[in-house]
Amino acid sequence: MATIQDIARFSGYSIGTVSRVINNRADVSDEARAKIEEVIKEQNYQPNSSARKLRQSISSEITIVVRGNGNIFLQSVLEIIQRCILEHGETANVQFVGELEDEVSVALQAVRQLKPRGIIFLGGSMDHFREEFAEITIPCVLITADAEGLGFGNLSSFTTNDREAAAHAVSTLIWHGHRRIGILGGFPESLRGVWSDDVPALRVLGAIEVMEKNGIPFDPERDYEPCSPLAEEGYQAAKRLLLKNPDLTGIFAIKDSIALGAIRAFRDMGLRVPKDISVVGFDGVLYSKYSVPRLTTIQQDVVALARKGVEDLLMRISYDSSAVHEQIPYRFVNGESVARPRD
Amino acid sequence: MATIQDIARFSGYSIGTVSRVINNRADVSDEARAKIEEVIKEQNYQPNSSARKLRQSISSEITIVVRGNGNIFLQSVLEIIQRCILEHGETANVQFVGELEDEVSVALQAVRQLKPRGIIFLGGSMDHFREEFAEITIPCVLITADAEGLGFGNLSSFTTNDREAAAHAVSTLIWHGHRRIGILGGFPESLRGVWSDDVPALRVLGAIEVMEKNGIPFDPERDYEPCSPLAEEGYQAAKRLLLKNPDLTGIFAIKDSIALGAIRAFRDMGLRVPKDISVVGFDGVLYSKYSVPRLTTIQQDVVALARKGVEDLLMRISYDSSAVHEQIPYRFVNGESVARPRD
DNA sequence: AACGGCAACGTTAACGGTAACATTTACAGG
DNA sequence: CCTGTAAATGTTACCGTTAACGTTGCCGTT
Repeated sequence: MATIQDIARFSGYSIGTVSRVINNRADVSDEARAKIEEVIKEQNYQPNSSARKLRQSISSEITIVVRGNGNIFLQSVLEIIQRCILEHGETANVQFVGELEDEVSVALQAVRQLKPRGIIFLGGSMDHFREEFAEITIPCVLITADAEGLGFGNLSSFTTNDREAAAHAVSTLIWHGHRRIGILGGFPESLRGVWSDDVPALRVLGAIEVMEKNGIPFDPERDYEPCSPLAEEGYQAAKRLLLKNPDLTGIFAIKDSIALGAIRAFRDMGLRVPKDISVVGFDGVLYSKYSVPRLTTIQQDVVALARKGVEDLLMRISYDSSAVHEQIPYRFVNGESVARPRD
Repeated sequence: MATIQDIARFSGYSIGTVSRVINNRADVSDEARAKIEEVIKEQNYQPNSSARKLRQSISSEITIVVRGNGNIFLQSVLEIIQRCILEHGETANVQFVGELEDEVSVALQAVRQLKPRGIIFLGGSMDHFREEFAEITIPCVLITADAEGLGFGNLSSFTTNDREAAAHAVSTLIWHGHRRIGILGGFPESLRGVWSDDVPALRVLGAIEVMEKNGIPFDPERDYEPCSPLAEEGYQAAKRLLLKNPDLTGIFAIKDSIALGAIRAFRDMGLRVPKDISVVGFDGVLYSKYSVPRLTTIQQDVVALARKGVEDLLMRISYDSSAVHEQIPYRFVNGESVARPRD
């Protein structure tokens, strides 16, 4: 591999001039620039990024921190983000957050080791790790969770209005005539308090709110079953929920993966969806369009979430404008999994 | 951030000794080691990886090159690989291969810039890029494609026996009594020649072989429809295939994503699966267990593929043993998408 | 002719580590 | 008491880049 010194030798100029050419500085004669660029191409030279990082104590990369164990939805967003970053001529580096770690400490480690110019958080929430996050000073973006309430000047966020969209989803059930509605997903604590960036809790609360507004009784003991966002968990939780309360006619699952698992569970229990029981999901994952029955769900605009997130980050890296918090419109997808309640 | 010099100053030893402690060398007194380690902890010092890389012209990282636009299957393997690498105390860096790039040039760029100690290729094939690949001298592993025939000394491979498994899948259809069988997936060229690491072609050929062996006629014009590995493509291709040849009673889709799209298409055409038409998939993606009907498919052992791949790579990095090519047993999953043919 | 200014380029000291080499110290053996 | 040896530690030359600074040579002024 050629180094900057080789380029200098071969081109007959000094490494200083070569460096200037590489970094696109003005004070180089056209002649020198042409010659040096020729040699660079000829030698197929690529600057050593370690040396660059060491010297500038910054890299040209963007780090993406993903919390997504088996989360199809986030993986699809990740892919779009990657492509989008590439389109802008930047390079990204993905760090997955393990079961036992938290996203902020993963990010902190990345900051120290990789010196990225910006960080994109995908999924997860920062609220628990306020002090640690404060150590991160480079521009950050949180996608799929709202960071407005956290008050970090360097953290933008792009999100779907989870509370409103969840209400929308449940109101479809209500509109169809359902009055015994169950909720699947989130944590046992999700019914209690709520931080602004706790997405599962927001969806659960949005659902409960619209039920209350419509005078529909909701008993946390009988009408709610928390579960992690995996099809298998959704499958199990759906069975538990219906065992607790066989009267339910409509189900709101806070994630499509849970909804799809639930549909399977209901079928295995001998119930037809939507004839015997209706199901609404949330996310609009790729497969929800091909499931049997097609899933009625809230489709998040993953392309806009990803694209706006990336663009905001790159903007703020270049011009250090201030952080923004934007809600991206969602789309209600009318599938085949909701019908009038039985009886 | 503290540097090695700070540690040296604070501890009263020279940077040389500090470096020795960091790198766990023997020739340091216990006293010095204790003192230095104390200061390191106190200052919460982490060696600058760029400087390290620059000096040693090597990194401590493993690069993962993924070809997987919307490929759920590979994404699940990727996750396991990541976790596995982490378990071994190593760190990984993921590079996605874009639409227009090829995996080898992405890898080559990574080698130049990131200086990884090893590369894991996930999906994709090397055969087209033999000369370029030859430039890569560090240990590599190819997962989900067989590199045995390529003859690279530094490239191990772990794969399912795609040809045999595809034959197995199709033989299930035959066993149920199907004699008019269609194939979905792969490229138009897949019917012609085949390189050892061209997975779609291997599956198509394996399927055709078992049909021939059983005296079942196969007309490429009427019984085959190539398509890319996305549910939407599978959906469209399935419709085209059945339009060309409405007599088909059994379908082999070379990927589950295609199979699931196809099932949806058949339903939309008024056909019941499996009563009117049977479908077998390949991969065993997470969702195939929850689809309606549950998909009959070949389940690849993703955990073994990932784990063995990672372990082989780390082994070869440490002890430079020679490359191996191993086939991981698959499992036939009897779902609900295959039945006796109609009539 | 002397000078200032400027464009173009060369030089060199970092950046934070590592490893080869040099030095010091302690102790054993003659 | 001197010497040899080995262990423990210090010193320093790099690794490839960048950026601050220094050096040229040329031009236009006075």
